[in-house]
Amino acid sequence: MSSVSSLVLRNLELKNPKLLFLESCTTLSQLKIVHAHMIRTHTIFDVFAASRFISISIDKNLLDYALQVFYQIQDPNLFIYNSFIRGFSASKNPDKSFHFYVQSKRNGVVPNNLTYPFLVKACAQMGSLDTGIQAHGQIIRHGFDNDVYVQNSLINMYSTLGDIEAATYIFRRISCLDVVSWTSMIAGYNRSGDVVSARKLFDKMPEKNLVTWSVMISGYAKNNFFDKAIELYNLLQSKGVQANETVMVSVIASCAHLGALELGERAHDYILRNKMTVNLILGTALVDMYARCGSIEEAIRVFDELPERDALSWTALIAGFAMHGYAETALEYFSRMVKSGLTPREITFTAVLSACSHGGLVKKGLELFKSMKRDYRIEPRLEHYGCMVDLLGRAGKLVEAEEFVIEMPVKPNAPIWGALLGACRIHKNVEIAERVGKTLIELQPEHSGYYVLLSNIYARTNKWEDVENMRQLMKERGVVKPPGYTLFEMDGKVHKFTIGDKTHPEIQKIERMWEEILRKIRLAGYTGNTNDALFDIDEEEKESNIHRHSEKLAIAYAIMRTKAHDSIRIVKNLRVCEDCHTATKMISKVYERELIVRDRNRFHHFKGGACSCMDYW
DNA sequence: GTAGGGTTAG
Repeated sequence: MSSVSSLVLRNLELKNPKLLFLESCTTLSQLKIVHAHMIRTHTIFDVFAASRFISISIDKNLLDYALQVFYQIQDPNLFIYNSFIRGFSASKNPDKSFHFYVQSKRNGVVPNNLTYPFLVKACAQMGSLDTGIQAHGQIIRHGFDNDVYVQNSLINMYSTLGDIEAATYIFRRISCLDVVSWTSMIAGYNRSGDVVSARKLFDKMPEKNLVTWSVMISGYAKNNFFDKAIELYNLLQSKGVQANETVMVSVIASCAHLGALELGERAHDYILRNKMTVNLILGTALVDMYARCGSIEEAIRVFDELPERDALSWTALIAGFAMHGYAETALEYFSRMVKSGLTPREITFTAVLSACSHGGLVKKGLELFKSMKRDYRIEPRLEHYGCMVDLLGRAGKLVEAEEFVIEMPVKPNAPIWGALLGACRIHKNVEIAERVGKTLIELQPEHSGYYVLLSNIYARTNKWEDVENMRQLMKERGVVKPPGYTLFEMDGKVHKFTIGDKTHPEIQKIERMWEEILRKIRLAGYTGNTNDALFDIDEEEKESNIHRHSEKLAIAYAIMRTKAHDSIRIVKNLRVCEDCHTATKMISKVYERELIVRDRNRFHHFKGGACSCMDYW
């Protein structure tokens, strides 16, 4: 606001104390009372009074009311237009910011430097690069392209809309870079997935604030570098800087994905010790973290204590139940959520449908799938079709599952066919598997998982020649299987094991421990199952290799390091193989321990020689 | 006036 108009407004307030009154209004009804009183007492309600009303109601996110006032005045000034451009820039209708801008120019109002940051933000929010480029053109035409606020918002706009080169170009020609310029550029690189460039800038920048740290930590987390996110958070801690809620959300989310319960608990403790508010977002992150780290009881406790809940916080818990195979509980919470008056979202259905498929509740799943569209007008997306294929396939209805895929109204993608192929593996159906496997390998020839899956099906049905053919095909095409690893957390340190790992400092002790375990479980009737060993030809070599699977090394280490009968939690990046699954069941019986294994898809609770997945995974 | 946070099938 120019100093002249603010002076006018100040004078107006002195003549009209009701305007001062407005500032203390916090609700729509209070605003309305003052408004009505002004009309009744014939108090002047000119454009300055209106500005006051509009800017206050926009600050309180009462956009509709601001619009009502807007329509009652004659010649809106720049302040009013700017308020609307700002108000709509983060709303669901960011295009209205642009409409107000166009209208202001049509009415002969000249924009100022305060107009553009929000107009640019609106373009980013709209997701329209064309509009963004138009806005940039206007900025140049009006000579604001050297205003650092405007430049910073352009960096954000371009990087949000996928044009990282344009963002970099703006950044390079800013003459007085401030902390927001650096931070926006770092956020931009992170958005484009380039965490290396982001980190380079982060290390280079002269002075960082907490937002900068937050951007870099969440950048790592969003790009699946969860260990890097934790590492950077530890660096922040070592500098003695206090984190805030926003930082902790990324930290908690990273612990969730790493399955690092101890680290997560420690972070939770830090949140409570520093008296941070466990708001909706942080609370949901905590629920998700406990569920993903295998502590579903704690997830429920945090959930129960949340001051407010939305569809996402319920969904985090429901998805947790689904992951653990507690289908009935997931459904119970789903109906409780609906009863509490919340409308389920797309992702809520993904969670309940996956609960049904893990729990083998075919009828209920089909019912929910129908109800989605009928009762909630949610058009099923690929994820939902995927759950249905899994639901039918897992239950052994392979023919129906294949028909479902062929008849679905959306073009099936690779994961849909993958779900069908997974079902063929469980039910040893080579015929459908070959058809589906070939479709998949054509669809994604670079994806190793499908070669492995098909090959494992051949191995399960003793078609060794076909196994060898798959191996050749992968070799010819240069497809590499991503290395499997298993994580085990102890005393706040995450130990990572890979197949045939020789790098762990205690590897010799671990191998001796595994030999001992093997002796004991063999006595109890375990015989090596080598079906899933893709690259091995003769039985002997196969057996020695699967006995170095990362999961087994991690379990051996965990047994070494923990007290007798303590339960053991480990996290894998791939699916658990058949032999490891059998061996772990035996270990749970022989050592009388509960083993909680999180694999790529779900949790396995091993206890007394059985697994909660009922051997379907 | 500009920068940061939760959920997503197999």
